Amino acid sequence: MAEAPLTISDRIQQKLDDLTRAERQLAHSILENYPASGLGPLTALAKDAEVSVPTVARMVQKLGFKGYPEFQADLREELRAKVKGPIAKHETWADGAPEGHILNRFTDAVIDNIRHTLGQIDPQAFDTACALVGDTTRHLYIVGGRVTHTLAEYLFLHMQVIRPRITHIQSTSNTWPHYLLDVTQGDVFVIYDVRRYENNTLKLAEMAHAQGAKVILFTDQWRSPVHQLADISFSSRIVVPSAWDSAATTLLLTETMISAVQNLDWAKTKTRMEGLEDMFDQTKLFRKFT
Amino acid sequence: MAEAPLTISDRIQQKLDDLTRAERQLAHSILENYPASGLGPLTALAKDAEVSVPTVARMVQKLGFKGYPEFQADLREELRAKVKGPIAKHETWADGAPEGHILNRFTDAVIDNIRHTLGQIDPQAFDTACALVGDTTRHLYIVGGRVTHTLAEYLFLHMQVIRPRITHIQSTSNTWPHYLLDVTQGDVFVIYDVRRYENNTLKLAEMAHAQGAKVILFTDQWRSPVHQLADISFSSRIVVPSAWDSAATTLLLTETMISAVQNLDWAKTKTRMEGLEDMFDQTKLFRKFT
DNA sequence: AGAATTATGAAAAATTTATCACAAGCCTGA
DNA sequence: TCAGGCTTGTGATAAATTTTTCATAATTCT
Repeated sequence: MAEAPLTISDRIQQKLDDLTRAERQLAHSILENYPASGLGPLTALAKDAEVSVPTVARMVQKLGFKGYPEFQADLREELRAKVKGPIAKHETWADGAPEGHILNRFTDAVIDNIRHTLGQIDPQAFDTACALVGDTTRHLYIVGGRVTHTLAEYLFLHMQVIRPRITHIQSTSNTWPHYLLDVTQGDVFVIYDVRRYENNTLKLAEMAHAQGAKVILFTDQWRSPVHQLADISFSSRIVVPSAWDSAATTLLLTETMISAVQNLDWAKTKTRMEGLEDMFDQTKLFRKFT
Repeated sequence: MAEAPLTISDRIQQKLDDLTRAERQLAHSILENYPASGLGPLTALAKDAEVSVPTVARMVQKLGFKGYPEFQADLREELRAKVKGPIAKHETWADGAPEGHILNRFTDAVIDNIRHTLGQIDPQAFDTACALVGDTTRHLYIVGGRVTHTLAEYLFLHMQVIRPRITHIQSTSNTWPHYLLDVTQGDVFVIYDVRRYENNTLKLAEMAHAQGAKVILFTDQWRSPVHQLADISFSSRIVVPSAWDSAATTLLLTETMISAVQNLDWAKTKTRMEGLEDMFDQTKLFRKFT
């Protein structure tokens, strides 16, 4: 039994008949551009609606609020809930699980992370990054740290099918300086660095940058120090009800990038994929199609 | 050339680097539920962000406003303009990206996958699986294939902190039969197997099963053949607008499992985590916390 | 039409809220 | 380790906003 949310807008319209002339005038002014007008100072609202100041105070009390500040607080709360969107609205995800079950709590958090992250992404920067990553005239280096190397490898595995000239570097290994020997101006580094930012990764990024490489960074909302020298960075929200952070959003961005890059030159990608299929067939690694 | 309206959110992110620690903390708090938080009184915002009142005043000045009221006025104006605009915009994830931009299409698909997947999960089976995975009397084997070994390793990395007696097996390697020598009745296998189901993985699962091991399977909606002998399986929807499948939902389930298992014996997990922290401190692998 | 009732707005009082000046705290680099 | 600069919070002060009071205007009812 979901109780009606009953927005303030609803409440105003419901009470509209019980209001006096000046109050109705005010009510319409509030609804005119809702909810922005109601969030300003009482004085401004009164002037805007061409009614007196006490009229406003009286009306919000008629609506059941203790005073104007409380009215505003409710309005803000409503806005907050609205921005979260219908998707994130505390519906339970796993049917039959108690409301507080970790499945529901965790999923809530991840969806929220996705929403925040995507809201802050600059699509143009994303497109630029994809163009860089898809540019086969540049060598592509993919770098991950202790935990993030799993993401880096995921990107690497797919990029391998899309384009040649890729190297996967684990910054935790001691061997990475060797790779930097061959870096030339214009090469591209995709670097993953999230909380517990790693000194190795920063050093690597600095050296790559010094050699004129482009740096694309996937980090978290607090931003790895690498971002200061990165040409493009994407920061994901990673907070979840757990002792660790979530990589789900970062993976989402990574997969989106894979999808975008594969489409830059789809003909070529397709050819390479078919070649790979043939080789797989020969190795009998996979089961025949189901 | 339609010049960017440059929202306050944008301005904050642009200036993020010029801000101090407390100011950044505040900035994140504002962005957290934007724009609602910024429309309340300065005092409330300060308390919410856990910074002092003047910090707020200073930051809005850094952003180029004369004072907090002017900042609020701009916010309200922005809200007013946004509400006037097309309502349907709420369905787009990345603001400012065309409706059909890959960022929006891909995210749509992933959210949809999550919803479907969670809707079909049996919470009890999930809890049972977590109990098995957290049971240290059983040896835990984590198995991944060509692509999924990245997920397997992600689980492995975290489980390593939570409990002892774990082995990570890559089914694509030739060495896995060796591991099976030591498998005993009641040991647990977490197996990842998604489309392009791998023969190696199936063989491995069969042998493990034959030796009396419990099998927990992460697969996709079409289900790997392993599921016939699995004790518990979870199938994720993995379809996205791409030539490849998405691992995001599977990762979500994996992370949820990590979170659930760590809580089964939180005291022990915490001790192990602290031990790990100490060792990290000694290796100077990570930067000091900011 | 006139009295009673209710609505309205000007202005003052009370409260909250924002700004300012200053000192304590905290890094950084010598 | 200490000095210097920068950051941060505390308390005082000023500004603003909200609430209350009260006189007047509008409306309603008999």
